[in-house]
Amino acid sequence: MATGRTHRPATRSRGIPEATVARLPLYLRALTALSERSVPTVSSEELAAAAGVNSAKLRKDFSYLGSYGTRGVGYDVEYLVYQISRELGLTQDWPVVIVGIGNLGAALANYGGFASRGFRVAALIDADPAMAGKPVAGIPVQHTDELEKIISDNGVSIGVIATPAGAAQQVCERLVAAGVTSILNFAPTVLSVPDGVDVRKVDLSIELQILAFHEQRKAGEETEGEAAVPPAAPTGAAAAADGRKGPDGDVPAVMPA
Amino acid sequence: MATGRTHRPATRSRGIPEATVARLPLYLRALTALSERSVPTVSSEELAAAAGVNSAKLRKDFSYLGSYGTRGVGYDVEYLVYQISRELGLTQDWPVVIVGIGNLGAALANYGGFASRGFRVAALIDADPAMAGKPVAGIPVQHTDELEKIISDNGVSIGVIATPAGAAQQVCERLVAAGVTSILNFAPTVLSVPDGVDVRKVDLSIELQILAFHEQRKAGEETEGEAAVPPAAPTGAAAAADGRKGPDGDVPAVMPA
DNA sequence: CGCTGTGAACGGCTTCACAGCT
DNA sequence: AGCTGTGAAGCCGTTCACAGCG
Repeated sequence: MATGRTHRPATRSRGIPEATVARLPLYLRALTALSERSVPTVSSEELAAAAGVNSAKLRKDFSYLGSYGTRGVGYDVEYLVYQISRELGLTQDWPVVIVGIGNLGAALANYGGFASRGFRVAALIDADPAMAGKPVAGIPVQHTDELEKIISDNGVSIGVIATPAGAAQQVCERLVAAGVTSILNFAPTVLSVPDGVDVRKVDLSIELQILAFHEQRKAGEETEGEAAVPPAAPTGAAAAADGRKGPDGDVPAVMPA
Repeated sequence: MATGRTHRPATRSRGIPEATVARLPLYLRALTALSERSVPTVSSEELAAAAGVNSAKLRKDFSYLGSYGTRGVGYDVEYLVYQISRELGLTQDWPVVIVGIGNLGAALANYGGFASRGFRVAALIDADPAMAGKPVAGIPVQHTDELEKIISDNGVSIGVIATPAGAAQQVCERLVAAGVTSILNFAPTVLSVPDGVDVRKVDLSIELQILAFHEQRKAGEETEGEAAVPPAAPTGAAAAADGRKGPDGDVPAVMPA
């Protein structure tokens, strides 16, 4: 079947839209900050500002969780923190393993944000025998051979892949076979997983490329002209005769300056 | 203005939908792999599989760029690599600075995926004087005091923030004031930026929380039919029935172990 | 009165299915 | 015949604007 994203279109979720789920952690963070300052209640307007969204969206998001606000007043901070935590499943402890302890894996192991939210790094795993036993972030690195045992002994259902691209799919398969059903993938590859397994990917270079796209447009906005550069001649058989379309004919050359 | 996300709903882009832009890097990667294997052409079906999307989506995405395929044949790999690279602005060199050289910043500096795609790490910046001069990934770390000079000397328009959350907003403001107009933020904070500045955020703990949400639902699914929650949001009347709204101890700890 | 909760309108993205070119 | 390119339909998420409750 397909690769990458494993949403769940079939299983009638429970009514909470994916887009809303993705914002709950944001609200939770803002609420936690308020909680630490002992603020008792917030209005949707204030909380929305703190979370960087607009208030209508926030109210609609919360409406999927239930009626947790008080009209004329706002939301009770502590109560909402609890409800969102519960909804996200953060009232329980999630053991995670990190596979691939290079620069990035080590950074992840050291990242404080995990531990603070119910995630516990149960093990660090690397294929390099020389790494075995070496402590990273206070946790000894274990060899890949132990992967299956570690997963099952610790009841791990969430795995983080921080290996090179070439190793990722194989690691993924071993994780899944051992019982992992959620994967956070930092390797720049598309992972194939069976149904029922969720994959989220974080790809640093993709993010930069998206920024570059917008950046380019900004730059072009003032100057713009940007001729259609002659492409590196298609080596393919079919395209031999140049007659390419590109910024001719039906293509809307450039934006309205 | 608002915070966080700085799309651009106003500026009549150039017709390429944001969702499409976000996938172009994915296609580019798949195409690059094909190119390295000297594959001359691909069909939308094959390429879509390699990129982990469906073929109709891919064809529609490409249609925004122009008519780059050949009916009955497919797409010329080399040609498409060039076109997408150009569209993304990767035919030029983008100097970036990384601010905050902790574990994560160092990992980013070492990350090969940047250099390979037209991004050049122009400088590493950290607030810790003890770091100054120390080479990370072969590049000497410079002190924050130099930030403005570095940005302007190198014509940097893209900045990466990998500082602790507390420092991020201030660093952001200095970057923007110095001329940076695109920011990739790894700090777990909502950044406020003026119009015209793009921010993308990568938040590790948010990704895990989203996975935890789905993971929790999976667990509840097998255990039983899960509490009979109304599929849609409860209306005012229904809310009264399950007596929520009590910040005091009577909160029902649903959650099948 | 103030602020939440939400139906309804809107806009963007995805999917379908087939016309049209090679 | 094969595969791209695209109108049209459907779906999902966002925004609006106001009813409803405290």
